[in-house]
Amino acid sequence: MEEEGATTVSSRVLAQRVGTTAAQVRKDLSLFGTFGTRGLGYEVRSLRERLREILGLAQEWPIALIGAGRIGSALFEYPNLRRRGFEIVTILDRDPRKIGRSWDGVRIRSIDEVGEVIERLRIKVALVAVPASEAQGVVDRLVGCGIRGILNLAPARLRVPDGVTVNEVDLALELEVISYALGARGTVPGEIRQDVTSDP
Amino acid sequence: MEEEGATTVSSRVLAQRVGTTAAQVRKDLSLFGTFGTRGLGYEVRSLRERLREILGLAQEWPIALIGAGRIGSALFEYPNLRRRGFEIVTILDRDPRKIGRSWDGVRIRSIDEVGEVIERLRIKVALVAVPASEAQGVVDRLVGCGIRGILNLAPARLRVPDGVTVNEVDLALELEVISYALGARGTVPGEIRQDVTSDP
DNA sequence: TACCTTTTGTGAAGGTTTTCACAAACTCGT
DNA sequence: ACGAGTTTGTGAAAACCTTCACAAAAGGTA
Repeated sequence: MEEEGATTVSSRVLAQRVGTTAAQVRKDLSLFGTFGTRGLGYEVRSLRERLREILGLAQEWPIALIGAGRIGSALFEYPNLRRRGFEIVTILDRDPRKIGRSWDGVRIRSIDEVGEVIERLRIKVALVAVPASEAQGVVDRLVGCGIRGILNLAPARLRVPDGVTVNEVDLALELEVISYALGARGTVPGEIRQDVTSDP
Repeated sequence: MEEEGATTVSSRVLAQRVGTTAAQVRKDLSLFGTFGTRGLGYEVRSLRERLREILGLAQEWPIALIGAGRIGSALFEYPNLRRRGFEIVTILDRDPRKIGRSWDGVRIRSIDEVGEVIERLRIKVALVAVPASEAQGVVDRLVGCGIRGILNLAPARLRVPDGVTVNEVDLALELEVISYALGARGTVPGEIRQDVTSDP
C-alpha cells in the first residue's frame, strides 16, 4: 500500500486485502494498543512500522539451514526469505561430499560445528530440511546449542522442551486438506471458506 | 500403530500421539459417526480405513505441477508426496528451454497444453510453484480448465471463484510466526502451546 | 451368570473468538 | 466555527470450540 502511494487506510480495506472482516481487524489491533484515527483510518507507514515491531520483524534474523539436499537447496535459493528479513547465513549437513562446498558464497559445514557456528553468528532460528528419520536427532542438538525457534520441513512430529518454538510445514498434509475439502459432498463441518467483508 | 502390531487403541493414546486431549479425539470422531467399542477403544485397522475414506485419501490423486524451477524440482523429488498418495503426473512451465525435457520420465510441457492435459489425466489438484507475479494468471487458467484444488507456494494472495479450494503455504510467513513467538516478552495472547493430554 | 473394570459417546458447562452496534473522536467543506 | 459524514475503539451479544463428567456398553473373570 505504501508503494501504491496510499497514506491512510481503513479497517474495511485492510480486511478486504487479508480476507477477514473490518471488526476483526480493529479488535486484533486493539489488543496491542491504539493505532488509528477516528474518521480517517490508519496511517499506512506508522501502522506498518508498529506491526513490524510487534511481530519482531524490525530486526534481520540470521538463519541456519540444516540439510543441504534438494529441499535445502530450494530454500536457499528462495529469494522471498531474504526479502522478508531472513538470511541464511550458514548451511550444515552430514554428508562429507557436501561439506566444504559453497552455495553462493556460503560454506556448507559439518553438522558437528553446529555449536560453534550458532554462537559465533548469534543464530536463534533454524530451518530443518533433513530426512524425517534424522529430524529428531538434529533438533535435539540444535536445542542443546541454544536454538530458540525451528521451522521444520521434515514430516516428523518433534519433541522440544518448553521455551522452544516449533513450526511444522508438511506439504503432503496440506494436500490432504485439499483432498478432504474436495471430497466433502454437501455441507460438512469444516468447509473451506473464502470470506469477504461486510460492515455498514 | 498398525506396523507396531497394535490392533486396538484408546482415545487417550491417540491423543498423546497427535498432541491433543482424549475428549477432543472422541468429539471429533463422533462428528463423523461412531467408530469405537466401549471398554476397548478403536480397532486400529478399521479406524484407519474409515479416516482415509473421510479425508478422501482412499484414492490416488494425480497432481499437476506448475512451474519447473527450483521449488518445482524440489517438490517433484520429494518422496513423501507419492508415499502419501499424491503423484505428480505432469509438469507445466512457460520457459521454452525447459519444455520437452523430462524429469524421471515425466515430460515438461508448455503451460498452453494445460486444458488438454488436465482433461486427459483427469487432474483435479495442482501444485503452483511459479513466481508470485505470475501466480494469479496461472491460477485463472487452471480454474478455467476445471481444476478444483490448488496448493499455492507462491507468496501471493489468490482470487478464485467459489467451489475452488486454495491452500497457501508461505515459508517466510511461517518464519514470521516464529519471530513473533520469540519476541513475545512475558505473556501475550497467542503464545505457542505444546499441549499434553490429561484425562482421568 | 453376576460383578468389576475399562472406555466410549455425548449432553452440559465453561471458555474463547467473532460479530454487532454505537458513542466518541476525528476530518473536511463551507 | 459549525455541521455533516466517516471511522475508530469497545462493551455486549452471539457463535463457536473445548473440557468435564457420567450413563451406557462392552470385555474379562470367577
